[in-house]
Amino acid sequence: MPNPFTEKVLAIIKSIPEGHVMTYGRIAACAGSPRGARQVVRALHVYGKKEQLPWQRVVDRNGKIAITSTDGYARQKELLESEGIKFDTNGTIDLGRYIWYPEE
DNA sequence: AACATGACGGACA
DNA sequence: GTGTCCGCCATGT
Repeated sequence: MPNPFTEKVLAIIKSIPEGHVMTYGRIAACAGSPRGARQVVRALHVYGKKEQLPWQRVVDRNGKIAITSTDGYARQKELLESEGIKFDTNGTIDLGRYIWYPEE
């Protein structure tokens, strides 16, 4: 692990229960860097594939899938739906219902 | 060393 | 609620 921040980010993501999600910003804040959302993004780019991370449970602050590539988007949506998460007609998740707070 | 980039987020019109 | 602009910050060129 290049730094403690990344290590914590990965640990937090791994702790997200099935059927729940977290936003980039909240993960960054919980990892000790309130403005480090982009580093969370980078962590997923680097470790998402190799590590066994539930990267699909990480969405942006609007409850929308953040990935830009069409194939990646479809893959993430499919994984989340298989966990019981519903998307509205706009492809958005109801954060108030699925957001997870690592305090529990 | 300087500049561009990104699976973001917040402020503002 | 939507669109635009700007700040963040590690990485890549």
